[in-house]
Amino acid sequence: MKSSERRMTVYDIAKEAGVSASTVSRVLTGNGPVNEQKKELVLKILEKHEFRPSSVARSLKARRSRSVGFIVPDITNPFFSSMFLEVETRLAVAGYTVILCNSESRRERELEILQMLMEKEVEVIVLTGGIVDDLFPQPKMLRDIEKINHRVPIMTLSKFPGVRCTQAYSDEKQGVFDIVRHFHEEGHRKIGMIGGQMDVRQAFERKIYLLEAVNQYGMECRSNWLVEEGFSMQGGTRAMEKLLSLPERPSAVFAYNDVVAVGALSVIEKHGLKLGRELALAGMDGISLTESIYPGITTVAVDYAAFSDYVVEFVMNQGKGEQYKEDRVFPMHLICRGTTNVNRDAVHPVR
Amino acid sequence: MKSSERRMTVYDIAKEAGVSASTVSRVLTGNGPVNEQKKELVLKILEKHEFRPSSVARSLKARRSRSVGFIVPDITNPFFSSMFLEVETRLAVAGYTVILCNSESRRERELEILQMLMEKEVEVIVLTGGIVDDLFPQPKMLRDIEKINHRVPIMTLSKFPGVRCTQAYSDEKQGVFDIVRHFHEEGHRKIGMIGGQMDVRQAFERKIYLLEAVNQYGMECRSNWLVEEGFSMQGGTRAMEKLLSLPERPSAVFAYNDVVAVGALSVIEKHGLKLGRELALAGMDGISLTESIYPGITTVAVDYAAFSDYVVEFVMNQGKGEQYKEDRVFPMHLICRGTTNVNRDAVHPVR
DNA sequence: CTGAAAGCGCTAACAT
DNA sequence: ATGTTAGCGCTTTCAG
Repeated sequence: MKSSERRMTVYDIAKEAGVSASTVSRVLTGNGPVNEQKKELVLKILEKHEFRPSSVARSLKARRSRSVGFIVPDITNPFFSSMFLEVETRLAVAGYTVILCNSESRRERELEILQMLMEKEVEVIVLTGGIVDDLFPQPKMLRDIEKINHRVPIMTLSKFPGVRCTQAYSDEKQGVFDIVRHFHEEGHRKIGMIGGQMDVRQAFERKIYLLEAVNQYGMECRSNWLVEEGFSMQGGTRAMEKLLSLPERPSAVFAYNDVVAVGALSVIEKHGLKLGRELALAGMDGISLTESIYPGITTVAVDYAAFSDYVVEFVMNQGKGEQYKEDRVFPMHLICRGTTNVNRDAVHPVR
Repeated sequence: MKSSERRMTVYDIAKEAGVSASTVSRVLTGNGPVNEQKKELVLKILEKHEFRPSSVARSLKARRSRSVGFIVPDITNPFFSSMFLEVETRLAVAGYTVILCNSESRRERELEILQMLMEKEVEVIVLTGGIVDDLFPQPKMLRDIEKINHRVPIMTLSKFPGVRCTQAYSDEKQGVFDIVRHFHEEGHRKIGMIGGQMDVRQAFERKIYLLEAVNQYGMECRSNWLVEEGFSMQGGTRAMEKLLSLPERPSAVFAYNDVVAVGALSVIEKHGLKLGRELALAGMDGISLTESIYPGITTVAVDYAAFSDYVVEFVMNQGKGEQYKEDRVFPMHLICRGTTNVNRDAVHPVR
């Protein structure tokens, strides 16, 4: 059983229909007039052979590939997979195809991938993680990226200071303030934070915002209530263990992100603390895990739909050869669930 | 600021170096001899312009795209993202690029995507979910897929009876038996199962295997201890709620997959049941969530590495124009964690 | 060792 | 309305 028969070409079809290749092309694309009779005939033959024009050839001719590149550190991370799902789904509708690459946040990998995507002539590159979130990036790397951006438009899904490319991101300050306010309203006055790593911009910023908010609401946050331990679930677990081992501890904890919050939740459950009253917990991002785990995790959610609409808009505009789009900041949405409420079941109807 | 300068071609380089395009091509590919002097020169100019040959043009010429298509129902599902991560990482090393498409398991979408990927001339299509797992697939659809497989080799990551294409899957029977044996060894005699949906082959089969195993070990399983409710975490939650509301219930529960198990775990925690003794729980797939959540979830894991090695092997062989590869069955690996052990902390050191 | 020329599959002027 | 031709950017015979 052989793997693949020789690919048919428009010429094969043309010959069989007794017309020229251009005519076939015309019925294929719908550009230019074709006699009804011939059109029917060609269509029939096309159908018969289930002919599909090579989009490689088309891309070469048209000099647009109708594909975009998407770089994530690790697609296994729910934040990125959610983002990708939304973006890919929308782009597919628009006739685009998405090449997904995992960079592991390694700088050389990111650069290699960027090159590879350039070679593939993707029309847009969506870049997340790694260098983008680096608090102290190498200037050389930044310049490299700008150079690449000059050839194929790059869009980042977080703030990327120092680089002239289109950036879409959430209003994280607002998000953090929403959470802290919520903590305050629930009667908490001692706030801690877990997760993150200080050479990552978002982690740094979220911590700053937390401190600002805590200060503004006249709450307390001791320096040993800020426990980093990274971005993973395990990191959340470790951080929460440390926090709970303290002689005096906060009554509300902001987790760097939802993944960390899930890890932390385990520990709280394990220690048998009463969620919401004895210890409140909130995350950030709005991954679906937060609502499907018991008890729901309070979080401030990214507007995935808005983000991906913007990506699509960007891609489409690119096609039309337009200018760079403006950076865009999207509001975040507070979602209160079991981890910050006294009455767990009231807010998390299991069913 | 304009978006993109005109793409350079080998001709531009050639002109600047005072050589022919073929020479440039030769230094680019390393095929054919080139005078050292000229080579140096060309290289320098290539470097200067940071020239990258168009892989679209290359693909057209070479009639191979060095890209593969990967279809999943939903990349947000940890099983698929884990699979994708492994596969993509390995293929990238081999110089391949992966187009990822979410099908939502919708049949028309799947077909559209398949067509699209054919047009893109991907060298291999990895197909998961949807039609592949359909217990009662439409014969027409099967034939369509076979036809496509005739043009571009398709590889499925689960059993796909009735279709002649390369298939890689886990030995799920062995997996289920491992779990049931483990339950038995832990002293359980009443077994239930949650999750799944009977028109999905894997769900059907796992249930059958469970019943066989339960029978073989002389255990008990009542029909109302088999609660479906789908594949999601919420489904797991619902199913476990139902199970717990029964007057008499099993002491050990096999969840269709890890995601369902996570959902079920919430409910057990909520009801304050003692995991492992009062109620044991095990899942299937081996997604990383099972080890990062507290207490670790016992599961029987897919060998992601072996799967992806095989995919890579398949892709590479395809390139060499070889025959179809044989179907391959991979063993699953039982991993015992907190949800089936009396002493939770012993098996799940929180560190 | 190197260049000219052809061609991958398609589409878009340009002629007719 | 239709066919001829050229060319997208690259590689690869084939001569030289």
